[in-house]
Amino acid sequence: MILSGFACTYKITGQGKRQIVSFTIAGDIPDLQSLHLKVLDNSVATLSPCSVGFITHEDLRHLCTRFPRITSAFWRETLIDAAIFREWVMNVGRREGVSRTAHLLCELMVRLKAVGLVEDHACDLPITQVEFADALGFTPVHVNRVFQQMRAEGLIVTEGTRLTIPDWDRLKQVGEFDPTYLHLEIEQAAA
Amino acid sequence: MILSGFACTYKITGQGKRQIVSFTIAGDIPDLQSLHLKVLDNSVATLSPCSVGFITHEDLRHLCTRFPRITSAFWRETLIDAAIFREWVMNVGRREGVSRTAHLLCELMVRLKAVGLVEDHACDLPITQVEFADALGFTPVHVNRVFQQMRAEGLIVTEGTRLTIPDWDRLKQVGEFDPTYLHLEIEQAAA
DNA sequence: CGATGGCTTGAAATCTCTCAAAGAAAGTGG
DNA sequence: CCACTTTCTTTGAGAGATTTCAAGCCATCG
Repeated sequence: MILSGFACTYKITGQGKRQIVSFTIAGDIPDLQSLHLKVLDNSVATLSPCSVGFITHEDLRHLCTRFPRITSAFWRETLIDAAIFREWVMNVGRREGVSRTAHLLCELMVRLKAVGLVEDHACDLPITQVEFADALGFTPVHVNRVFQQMRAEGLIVTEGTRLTIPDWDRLKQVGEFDPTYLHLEIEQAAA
Repeated sequence: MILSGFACTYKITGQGKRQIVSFTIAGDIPDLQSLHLKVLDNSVATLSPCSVGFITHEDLRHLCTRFPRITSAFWRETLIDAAIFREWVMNVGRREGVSRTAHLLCELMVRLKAVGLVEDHACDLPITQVEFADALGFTPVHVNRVFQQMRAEGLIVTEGTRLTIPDWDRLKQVGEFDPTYLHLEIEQAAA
């Protein structure tokens, strides 16, 4: 479990290209699936210094058998991960440049907000353009150009790793972002 | 649960573009996630005449509480779905034309083989080029051209809805296909 | 037999990539 | 605190992949 910091899970194609398939932030358990899937089909990497906690499968199984509602809670977590993957398939498959990027930024903002890491429409996002490229299915060069365009259009403001969203509604609209798929208990009105 | 026939789950972007996020075949439960996720975040459609079975959430919950191993089995199913989504993100994000298409065809062949729907490296695939396009993140026109190229290269043979793979190893290689992510119990050597 | 859905074609427009290099920024060691 | 290295960002121009638009073909079906 990630206690603080940013990590990601990724896969590598036969040609050595990397695809980040999820970003994991505080509170996430990036490898919960290993409880029931014996063979690893993706890798985990940190994107910033992280503090992490480890829970043995044994302990998890114990918890689950003694408290069935815990099972449901964990299961639900993995189902939400799957819902996010589905959304990523759509994002990568059907949106281009600015829209695709805006969508990802919206998702990150909402998830970060849910764990208290957003203040004044801004957050610390220690993700490089190369990493965004690997998550969005672009080249780093293209991400750079997309970011420039988004800055020019006033969609984002960046200072180092700090990201500020001047107009949340507009970013949401550009990214066609609907947070339903995140299945948050408390509805996130705005970041 | 799909008993026979082909279905898919999909999402629609704000601009009305469709992205198929999974194909479901005999034995699949396309909406198992609804057991723990109250809000629907994708749609299901049939691609061919299907016979389907319905299981109420109540019955499922009953089964799960009485037989914890059933819980694990269902949970595992949803985790495999998630693993497939991850692979799709990579496929759509990092592979192009022929390779992306080959990968999808490999996945379908292996999954169909697992339920006995492949004979002599061939299967019935009632999926139109428009639907392939929506699954691969291409336009129908491009899928058509990719198919033509694959036919010309002897990677696939099509007669109506029947798909034959003349050289499985080559298709696998072109699609960089490694079935690990499908987490099949019995390893599928070849389709 | 006309209608419909699916497949195929061509040419031009777009988006995104590649390659190659230079400019910032950040971390390291003295 | 400065030089030095490394990592990250930015630029330009040409190439490549994919889309768009628009039309024609083919099979199937009522």
